[in-house]
Amino acid sequence: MQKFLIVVVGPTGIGKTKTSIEIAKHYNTEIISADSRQIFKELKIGTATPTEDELKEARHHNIGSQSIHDYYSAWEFEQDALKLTEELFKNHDQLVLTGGSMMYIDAICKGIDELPTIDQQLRDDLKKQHDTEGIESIRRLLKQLDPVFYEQVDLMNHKRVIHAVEICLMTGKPYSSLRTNTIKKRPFHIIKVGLELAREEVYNRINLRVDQMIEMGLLEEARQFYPYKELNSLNTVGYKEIFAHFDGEYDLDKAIELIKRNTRRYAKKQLTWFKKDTETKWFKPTEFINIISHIDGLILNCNS
RNA sequence: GGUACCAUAGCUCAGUAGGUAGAGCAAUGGACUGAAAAUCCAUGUGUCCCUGGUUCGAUCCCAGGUGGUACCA
Repeated sequence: MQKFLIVVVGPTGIGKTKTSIEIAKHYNTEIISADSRQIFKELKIGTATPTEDELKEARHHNIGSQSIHDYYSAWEFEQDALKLTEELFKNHDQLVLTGGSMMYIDAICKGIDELPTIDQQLRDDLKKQHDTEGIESIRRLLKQLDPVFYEQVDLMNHKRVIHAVEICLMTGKPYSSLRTNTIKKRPFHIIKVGLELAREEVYNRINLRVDQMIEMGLLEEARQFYPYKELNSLNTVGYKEIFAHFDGEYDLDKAIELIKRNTRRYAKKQLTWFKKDTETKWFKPTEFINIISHIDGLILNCNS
């Protein structure tokens, strides 16, 4: 029997949770979340984690499975999620993968290259060098260590430049020589479904949802984690703006406005990324019947 | 009802000694291989309220209208 991973993508707030639960129920299967923030058990309100009721409707994986204090990245996600599919495909022919984290989706569908995890000391050292001596000194290092990648990289993007240097120093090889540019073969078919609405409608839903988060107690939730605001897991829309508000940078209204704006920008960025993938078939979140018939059509096609 | 001031980008406003205009914010387009809700790049979108007049030419000057604000009744 052929196996199918049904991937549900779309901008934040469009209703991926609801739709993926419906799909999971229809195929009597389970859901793997590809969300780089819902994966942290502490972050609930600000990440719009599925509710208790929703979690009961269909079994979810990778939600709340990590702590904000853990190191976690797309690489860990690829490993974890692949293991999960292996396990779950024993009892299911279809699985649902859903989430808004673009790179996490790609990590499963296409795979990312095997590279060492960066030593924390090295990371700290390079960051310090960047902060004190400037990006130019890191660029010079990269030019020396990996002239090929130096030509390709966005030199304005310090994270990319630093990371490339990190890899070179960790492996003793040029980063570019480790980039295989290949798509990993997976033991299952991938069906991609995108959810979309008119831009204005997406934005309205986001604005509304942010107000709801505030009502639900986002401030109190954020206050709990304020001491850890430097953690990468908390460099997250909805929290960082409130931390800045706690720091006295601006009032609460301004913070809420910024959360809305930054969430809108995030949604726009997701659309840019997801729209590039021509394999994705797009639907409105309400077109459940069409979504199922599209998926069924592809499954039938593969099985015959 | 009268007087004064205002009307320019989605918003707040600047400006043109008359030659069809520009800032901030918002917005839009894009990049992306272990921080990805991260990080980075690019872009001005316009009946200059309406109708006449003066002028080679009006968003700008003049008249009237409309709408807004303030003050006086």
